[in-house]
Amino acid sequence: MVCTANDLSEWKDFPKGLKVLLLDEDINSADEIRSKLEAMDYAVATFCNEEEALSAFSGKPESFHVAIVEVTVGNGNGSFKFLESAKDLPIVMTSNIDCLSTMMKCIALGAMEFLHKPLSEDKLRNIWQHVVHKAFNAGTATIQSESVKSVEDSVASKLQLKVEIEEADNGKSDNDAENENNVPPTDDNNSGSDKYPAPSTPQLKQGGRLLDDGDCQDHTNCSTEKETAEQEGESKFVETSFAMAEVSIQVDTENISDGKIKEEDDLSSVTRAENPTSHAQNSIDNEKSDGGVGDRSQASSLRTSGVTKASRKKMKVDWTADLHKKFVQAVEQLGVDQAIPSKILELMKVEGLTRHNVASHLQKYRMHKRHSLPKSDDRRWPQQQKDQTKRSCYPTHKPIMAYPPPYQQHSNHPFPPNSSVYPMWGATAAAAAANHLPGVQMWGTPGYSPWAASAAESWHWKPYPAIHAEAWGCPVMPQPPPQLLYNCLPQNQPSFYGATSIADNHHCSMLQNAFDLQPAEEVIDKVVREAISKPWLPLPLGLKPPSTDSVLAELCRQGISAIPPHSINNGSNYSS
DNA sequence: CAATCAATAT
DNA sequence: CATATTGATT
Repeated sequence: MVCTANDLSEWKDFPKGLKVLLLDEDINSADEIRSKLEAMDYAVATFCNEEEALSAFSGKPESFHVAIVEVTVGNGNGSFKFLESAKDLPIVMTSNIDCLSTMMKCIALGAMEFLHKPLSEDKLRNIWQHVVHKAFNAGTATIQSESVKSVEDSVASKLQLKVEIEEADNGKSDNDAENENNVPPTDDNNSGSDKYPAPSTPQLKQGGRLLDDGDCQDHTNCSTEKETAEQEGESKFVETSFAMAEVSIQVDTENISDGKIKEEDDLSSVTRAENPTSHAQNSIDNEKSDGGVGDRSQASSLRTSGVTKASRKKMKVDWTADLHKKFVQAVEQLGVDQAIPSKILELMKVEGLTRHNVASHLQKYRMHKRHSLPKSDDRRWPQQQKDQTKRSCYPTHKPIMAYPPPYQQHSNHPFPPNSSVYPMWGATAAAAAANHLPGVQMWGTPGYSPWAASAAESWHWKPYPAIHAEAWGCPVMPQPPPQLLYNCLPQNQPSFYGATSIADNHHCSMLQNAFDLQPAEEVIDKVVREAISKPWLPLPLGLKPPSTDSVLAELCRQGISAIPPHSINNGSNYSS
């Protein structure tokens, strides 16, 4: 109990000042080690015999955060005595001898790791990790709530960089063994991996879904390829910097624990099975209750987990519903035509996500979009909307959370605050977020259907299992006239495609001549975009209620181009 | 350097 | 086949 999670959280420049108890009978060795430790700002208390060390520790346990104890053939028992006596202290064993059984014994007795002499700076630098682990494993038992989690996050984030650094070069020296894999199973990461919280349960959030690969994928500050970051670097651990959720340490040969590990490359499952701390997946953080803007988004779920592969591959970004939601929000906020990867990335505020990831996703997003609205236009994503009324009035300054305060209070939202509507390509979620308003439904104003496009673009997203189909439907849809509505947009259309086909093949088939609609649609579209990008403004033009026009426009987007004049009015729904 | 588009990999 | 990453272009 030398150090608690909270202590760590308040430890400014964490590793610095770490109090190290050094027990080494070899004066020279002790000296050498001590000077190295001190060079990295650790506070070292050196002892040459275990008795002293023990009494010092028992006398003032709080004076030490971690111990480095030498074990030699001769003093073996003595060292073990210390090891056994100072259970509370994370202990690193070190020795000249290279005896597997001795190593194992140490580990078995609770040593955090076993390092061979000589102890390089790199090896020594790592010892703080044990303190962290110990701290978390001890204290979290009861709490485990977010408080701890956040602490963990913050600490981990601070450390991340360093870890990366050391990881980068730890391949060189002999065996670093598993630096920290032997963490007791106590760590209960609420099985975050598969657990996704119901949208309504804010606090659970995603637990931690860690992306499989475990390393940081965003190498903005990793030293992987360039050792530039070499410097202690704790100076830079701003939010943006603590990229991934997961500190990885690990040498290629990590069989020590039990042969089973051998994950060839990234079988997350393996990892999970074997290692207690595992969290096979790494997720880019997801903020659950993000009311939209101004959140303290971050809180990535991270956890220093042991296992990771040395392979520096880039992790695969898993565009979860949440992520996508953020993405869409960002896009919408920026305004479709101004949504570029870098900006989106910023808005999303998701650490670990790279611009490329976003770009890629954007590409897909656009693709889908145009796929779904082949007809009416391509001006949706104009490269450079040359003239066309660009909504240039405002923006330049980052739209980010630019929601002027009082911009509406449609107090009456049909939907409960948490009506979880899951992300889809449409603006839906975005709108909700953009609105800050609780529900998903924005603009209660009947008739305004900003999301004309939304339905059309809904794209099936792999929803979390917990999400039911309805969620994918068109809850977001404005309330179009009943008749038409259910002609073409059944309450539960699971996906856009589905809807389309239905529409195409049946009911709506009768619709024809959409020509005259084109213009209307365009206008609508434009307005919608404006509204989206500047939610705080009064709704642009009085988009008339979802008059047939808008509905038709919507239909058009969905590929239903033909709409017989009559059918519009008459309620005769079904087939022919 | 960043955005897009095209190709390739999973 | 869909989605994500890598690579090539501009």
